[in-house]
Parts: sequence; C-alpha cells; structure tokens
Amino acid sequence: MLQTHRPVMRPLTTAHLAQTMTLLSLSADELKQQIESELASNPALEMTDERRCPNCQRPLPGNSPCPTCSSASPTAPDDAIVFISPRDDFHPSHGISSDEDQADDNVAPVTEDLPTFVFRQIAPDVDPQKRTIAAYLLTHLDEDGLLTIAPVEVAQYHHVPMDVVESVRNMIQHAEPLGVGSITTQEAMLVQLDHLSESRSIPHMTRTVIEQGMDMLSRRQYSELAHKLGCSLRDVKEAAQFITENLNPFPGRSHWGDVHEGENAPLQVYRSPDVIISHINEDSTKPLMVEIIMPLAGTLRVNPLFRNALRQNSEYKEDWKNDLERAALFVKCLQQRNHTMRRLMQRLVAIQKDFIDHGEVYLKPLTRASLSVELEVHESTISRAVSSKTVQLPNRRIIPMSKFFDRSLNLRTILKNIIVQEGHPLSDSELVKLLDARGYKIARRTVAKYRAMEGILPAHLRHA
DNA sequence: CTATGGCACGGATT
DNA sequence: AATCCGTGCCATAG
Repeated sequence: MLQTHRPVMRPLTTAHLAQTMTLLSLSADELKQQIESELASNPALEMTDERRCPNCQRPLPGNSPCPTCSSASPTAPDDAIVFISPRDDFHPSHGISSDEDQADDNVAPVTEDLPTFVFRQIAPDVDPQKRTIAAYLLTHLDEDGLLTIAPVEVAQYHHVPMDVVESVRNMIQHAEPLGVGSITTQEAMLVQLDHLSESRSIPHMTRTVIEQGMDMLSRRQYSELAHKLGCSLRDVKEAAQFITENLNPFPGRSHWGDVHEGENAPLQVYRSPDVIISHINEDSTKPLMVEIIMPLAGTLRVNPLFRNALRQNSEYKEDWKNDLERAALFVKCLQQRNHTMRRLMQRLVAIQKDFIDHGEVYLKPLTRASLSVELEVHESTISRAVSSKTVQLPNRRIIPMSKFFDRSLNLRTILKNIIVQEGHPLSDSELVKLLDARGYKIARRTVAKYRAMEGILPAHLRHA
C-alpha cells in the first residue's frame, strides 16, 4: 500500500537507511528545522499548499485529519486510531524574532514551547532593544529551562553592558515558570525561594542549604550537611523537606514530585509534544486517538517542473539530476519515518492502554527490544524513534516517550500509594514484605532506591 | 541492633 | 560498546 504508482524501484542504499535513521530520531520541532533547511537548499523539493493525508495520500478538505484513514482502522475495532497529524501552527515562531508583529494572540495554539511561552509574558515590559537580548537568551535554554550559555558571551555578542543582560535575565527569571533562565539549579531555586518568601514563611536554613549544600542535599547526606553548616540536623531536614515540596530545580520540567490526580493547576506545556494521545471528543469510553505531529502542513514532493526540466538537455543536467535524487530520497525517507512512527505508536498504545487511561500503576514493564521483534525492526530503530520524543496523554500531561519503557515505574507508584496510606511510618524492609505480598519480589536496597527517586524521606523522619 | 545510604559489581538494555 | 538498573556488602547514624 505504500508503493507508489511510479515504478521507480529505488534500492535500499546506505544513504537511504542513514537518512531514515536520522529523521526517525528527530523530534517534531527538530524535524521542522530539517525539512525547512532541506527545502531551502534543494530546488527540486517543493512544498505545496495542497493538504494531503500523509497516510493515504488522498487530498484533504482542510487541516483536519484524514477522515478516511481515521475511520478505517486496519486492526481491531476497539483499537486505537493512529494517524499523522499535519499542523503548520505547531511552532508559532521558532527562533523568536524581536519583531513587533507578535500580537496575534487570537490564534492561541494549544501547545507552545517554553521560549515562546516566556517571551510572550515579558515582551510587553521589555523595551524593543532589549527584546533581542531576551529572545537570544530564550533560544539558549535547555530542556530543563536552564541557560546553556554564559551571560558574558551574550553581552559581548550583542555589544551591550553586562548589567543590561542581567536585567533582562532577571525579568525572565521572574516569569512563569519561576526561575527559568537561571544558570544553575541553585539560582533557579533561589529565585523561587524569594518569590515564596513574600507570601509565606520559610524554614530559616533553607537559603543557606541551597547556596552551600546542594550536592550533599541531593545525596541526602543530611547529617554531614548539618555539620558543615554548623546547624542542627532538624534544621537541615526541615529545609530539605521544604525544598523538595516547594521548589523545582528544573523550571522547564512540567511536573516535579507531587502528582495530584484531579489537579486543576494551569496545565501548561513547555515543550511541544511529538505525539498527542486523546480520546475521541474527550469521551473516555471512546477509543484512543493518536496524533503523530508533522510540524508542517501541506505536502512535500518533488517539483514536477523540475522533473520536466531534466528532460531537456542542459549544462546543469548533472547537478539537477543530483538534486532530484536527493529530493526523491528525502520524501521517501520522510514517508518511511512516518510509517515507522505510526506502527510504533499503534503497538505501543495497544500495550500501554491501561497506563494511558488509568495512570502509572498500570504501566506494563516493556523493553524496546521486545517491541522491536514484534514490529520486526532493529532495536536501534525503536531506540531512535523513542528517544528525544515526548507524548501528551489524554490528561494533558506531557511525558517523555521513554516513560512507556520504564521498568520500575509501576512499582514505584505502588510503593508511593502504600506509603501514602500507611498508618505508621514503614521501614524499607517492611515495605519489601508488603510488596512481596502483592506479588512483587524486590530487594530491600531497591526499595530504598525507589524511595529516593520519588523524593520520599526515610521512615524515621516521616510522620503521619 | 536496626535502618539507611554509598559504592561498586554484573547482568540486562540500548 | 556504553549505559542503566537491581543488588549485595559495608560503614555509619540513631
């Protein structure tokens, strides 16, 4: 069904494989860049406005997903519907420009990346010349919302004094998510701390602990830390408790620690998802709908004019031929990528349906290797397809796709549930017994590790 | 003596 | 080949 009407049998060249691989490992926004640069550098490639379904190549009326493909689910009727979803409104502005024409708030996209999100907040308060600085800073954030370049470099590059850069940065840090644009996790947390201290009381050692003891804190060496700072153990524990509960060292991460189910908090999206999973018209009894984001609408194809031009003899014939082949290869690889992604998600969603609908407890342990044999592809294919991609669940949470392959997440959440319900602080060995009773055999040491991962304090300093 | 964290090793996973 | 993860052992705090 993928075969085209053109009988151009293209052998599986190494170039083909290599490019498919790289395309597969790109996230949606990276893919957009890739396509754009390819489009710009290769005259034989053309983007038509015509909307076609990337799955079946039928023309589409609007921007909506293909109705034929959506309704015609190839597998079981109760199975999820998986399709490629083209959207050109995906990334409103990739490299944020400092232009004034940013005021198109009427078309608020559902998802917005972190730089855009922050820029929109501060833009009104920043005078135009500083906006360039702001935009520049914001394009150099990592996934966690921390700055990846030194402010000094920015100052030099833009020929402005340091304090200008710092003032802009300060403004960014006080936008949502609080602390974004910090250089270190410490700095981010201090910003949050300052903000919180205006409305509530803070354990008095908190600031000192953050400033001087983050490494020890993350290793939970409370007593050593108390010794180093010359204060009581209780002070350190109080501070630690406060920090894990209220501060987020990685402002860019959408969630940290607590996972309240019925949370009404403004669920913001800081990183555009590569895949969106939802229920058909939000009805949880309906089957799942899986959209694999294609960052550009329209159809990518080989420019037919170019193909014709090749028939005529020309001195550039060799170059043109070269371009043409590259273009054909590119669209083919892109199709290949979409096809693989679709098969992957189809299977993944089928396996982890309970997890998607009912939460982390129901995540089934799954390895990329086992999926690869089911789909009859190489392991590395799955790895590349999964890594650096994010998925939006029906509850609007965005998670890395690798979470679907987390070996121990279900155990960790069960563990959390037990501890939440505990009447009396349970020691690690007691927890082992309880888990064993539920059919999970794990070592005591492992329980301790899981606790640490979830940021749960040891038994002797938990209280009802 | 018990509970827990650090370190490090081996096997699984990527 | 490199990395991740579960575990066992031992030191240390309470």
